Amino acid sequence: MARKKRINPRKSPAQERSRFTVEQIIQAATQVFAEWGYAGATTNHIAERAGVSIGSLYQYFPNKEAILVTLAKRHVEIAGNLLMGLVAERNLIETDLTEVLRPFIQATLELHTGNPRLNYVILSEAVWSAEAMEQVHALEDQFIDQLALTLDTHRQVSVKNSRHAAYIVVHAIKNLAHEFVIHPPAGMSEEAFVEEMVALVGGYLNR
Amino acid sequence: MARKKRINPRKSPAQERSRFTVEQIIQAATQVFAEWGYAGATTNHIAERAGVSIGSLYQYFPNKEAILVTLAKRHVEIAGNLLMGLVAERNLIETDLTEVLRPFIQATLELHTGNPRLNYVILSEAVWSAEAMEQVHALEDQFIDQLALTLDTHRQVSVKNSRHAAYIVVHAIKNLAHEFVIHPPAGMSEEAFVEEMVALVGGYLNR
Amino acid sequence: MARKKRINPRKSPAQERSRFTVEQIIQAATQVFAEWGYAGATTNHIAERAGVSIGSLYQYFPNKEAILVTLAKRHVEIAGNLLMGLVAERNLIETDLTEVLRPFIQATLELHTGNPRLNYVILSEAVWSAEAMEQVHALEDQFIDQLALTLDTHRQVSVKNSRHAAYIVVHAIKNLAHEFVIHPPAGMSEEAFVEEMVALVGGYLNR
Amino acid sequence: MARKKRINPRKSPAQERSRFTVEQIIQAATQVFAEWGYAGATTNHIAERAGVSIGSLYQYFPNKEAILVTLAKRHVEIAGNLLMGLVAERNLIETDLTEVLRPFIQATLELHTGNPRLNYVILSEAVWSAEAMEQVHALEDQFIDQLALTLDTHRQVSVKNSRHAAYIVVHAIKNLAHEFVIHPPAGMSEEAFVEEMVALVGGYLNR
DNA sequence: AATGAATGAGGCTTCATTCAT
DNA sequence: CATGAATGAAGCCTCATTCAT
Repeated sequence: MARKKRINPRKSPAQERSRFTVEQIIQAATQVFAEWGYAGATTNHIAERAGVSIGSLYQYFPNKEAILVTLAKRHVEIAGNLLMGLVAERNLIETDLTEVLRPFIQATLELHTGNPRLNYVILSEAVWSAEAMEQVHALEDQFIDQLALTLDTHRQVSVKNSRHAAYIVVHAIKNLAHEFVIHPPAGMSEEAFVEEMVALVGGYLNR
Repeated sequence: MARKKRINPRKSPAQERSRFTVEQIIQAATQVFAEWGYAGATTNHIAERAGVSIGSLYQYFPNKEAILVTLAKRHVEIAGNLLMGLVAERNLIETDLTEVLRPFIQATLELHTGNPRLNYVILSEAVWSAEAMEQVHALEDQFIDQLALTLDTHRQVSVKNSRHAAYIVVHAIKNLAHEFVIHPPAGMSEEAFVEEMVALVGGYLNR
Repeated sequence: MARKKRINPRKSPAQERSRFTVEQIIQAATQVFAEWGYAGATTNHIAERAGVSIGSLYQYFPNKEAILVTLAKRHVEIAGNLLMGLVAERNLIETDLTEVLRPFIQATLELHTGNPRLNYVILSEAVWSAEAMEQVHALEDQFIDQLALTLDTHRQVSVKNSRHAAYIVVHAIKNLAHEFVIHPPAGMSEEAFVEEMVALVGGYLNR
Repeated sequence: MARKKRINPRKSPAQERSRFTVEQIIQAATQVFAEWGYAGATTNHIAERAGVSIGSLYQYFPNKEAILVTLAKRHVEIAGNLLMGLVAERNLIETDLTEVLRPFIQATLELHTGNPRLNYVILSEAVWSAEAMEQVHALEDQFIDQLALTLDTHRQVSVKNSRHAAYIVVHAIKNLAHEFVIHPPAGMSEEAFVEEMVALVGGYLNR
């Protein structure tokens, strides 16, 4: 009776066929959530778009939220890998801080530009359950920790508390990129926005 | 399907009694939305909490969204007035930039701390209709414009495009305060957060 | 999340109109449960038969089980009143024991004959929740207590423990009547059955 | 709609392996029905508990009901054999009636005590199809017939119609034992219950 | 014989909204 | 203006059963 809401996938697909099914569902969900928002999306719609019966959907996901959580975790992971890759692929000690920041900010912006509505849904619209949030935040925290380490090593960076700084940097970039994509301000180009962001974050790190 | 959704209050309360009713509804909605979120809140629940019949609620608000829009506009207005007041009440030319920023950021943070869940709902959870968004953004834009004017006059501020800068500043502060309140990071006090924000925005404006 | 299952009516009808609605639902449920059994009955079917929208049904009953519980309590009450009335309406001291038992057994049999399927559903098919069962059993226990008192006063009755005897008598009559109606044995008339029952219970009480 | 429901096992297991499979399913079903009730039990759950695929389950049982019917018949058979054995194993003519009844009643009670929930499910909760009922009742009738013969021979028994008496005796004992186990009355021990039953049935048979 | 992925009808229930009183 | 009973579309989800492998 007091059944706690599960948000993790119900069972992992064992056979080839079912792995395909799950992938179809995820792809369909990506589109449907982006088009209709979380509340507007229906599980039946997702199943239909996936070309799969509603029963199959519920074979792998215990409820609607679990689908979004899977999407969210996947996106956070992809984004994290992409961004950490960006940082890792150049010699930070040698590179000018601005030169590290610009591609970083651009990439973040592009991540949101790619499917802004989906990011919107993931970031804000969904009513995250406590557990789901924890899972996504754990990934985010991991990323912040890694960035903090990186900041410590850069000669141009002078901050008292690198973890605090990483927190500020990550969320400033994420949230402003999000804001920019969702409510594009009149009269500011993408390039201009990136430059302002570089100035904002660059000035903060290199005091 | 295409029936355009009204989001403005249905009629303005003319008599004393009805003004009271509307106020009751708004107060109740503030609580209920904050407690249950937008989707979780029901109009019946709001009416009940307001001590008003559901019929009366619909006498003044055409639908659920309109109630939230009313709340949102009110909150944006209150916030705007408060923050503009803060800026206006001191002689900016004379005051050190940091001394202007700190109370500004603190106030923003407090606005979110006061009723974080409601702000969360207003800012993100609600599925804003295009028109509703426009209305709220118009108020936000107004505020940004005023801030841009202020920035132009401060001697310590040196930005190429003051409207761009105002946009960045407003949204950086708003979104980071929001983030901080909603997902408080472990190991960063409110004071520390404010100082980081002052550094972030101060460094940006005073290049 | 851990919402406990309610089985009591959701709200009592205040106005005349709604009292009628509730009555319609109960009447319809009586028929539908009797015709289709508990599992086979659907709330939509009940609402339709009641000439009422499904929403109205759920305004007064939180779920399907609650409807049956209401029926069950009503039936137990009616049966209890009828049977206690039977006992009360004659001077037990004067009457021969058999003369008290026969109408009592006949009435019980008729109660089950009247709507055997509904009794079946109420008595056995429904998956009684613990709380629902308690409520119905409380009424049954009340009846047993009263019967025990009556047994104590009858001169022809000689039992060691009148409450035990009342338990045996009530359930023997109830269950055998139930059995007889649900699975009528070949070659035994209703009259014959009643006489056998009189012999069974009479012999037990008057040892 | 009118597709007649099969309730007999789909095919008899010929090979050793399949006989084992069927046995596993039956054991699992016994547990699952007892734990969850008929409606609450799912075929998938039974298959899983049996360590067998759902497909295999449907290889041997055409539907959920058929599983329960198989259980029911098995239990009626076991019970019948046990009880008839009890009657047969002593010389009835010589034995005092009470001495026959007591172990008989005790055994019936124990049969129900053993797995009360399963008996509950079998006896009442399941929505018996007409055919299924017939099958179970045929076994019950057989038993009643045998008991009637026995009653005819006992010197202490004096009943007009021994088949009627057997019907009453069997169902009185069965239903009261069932009742006692399912809704144990406060303040009556198992021993006390047996004695009351002995008095009830003994008084009836030995008028 | 066994597997288990897939199916989909249909049940229960919610809740924004209307409208007769 | 207020009331609150009534509405019903529509969503989520279950689970018995099938069938390709």
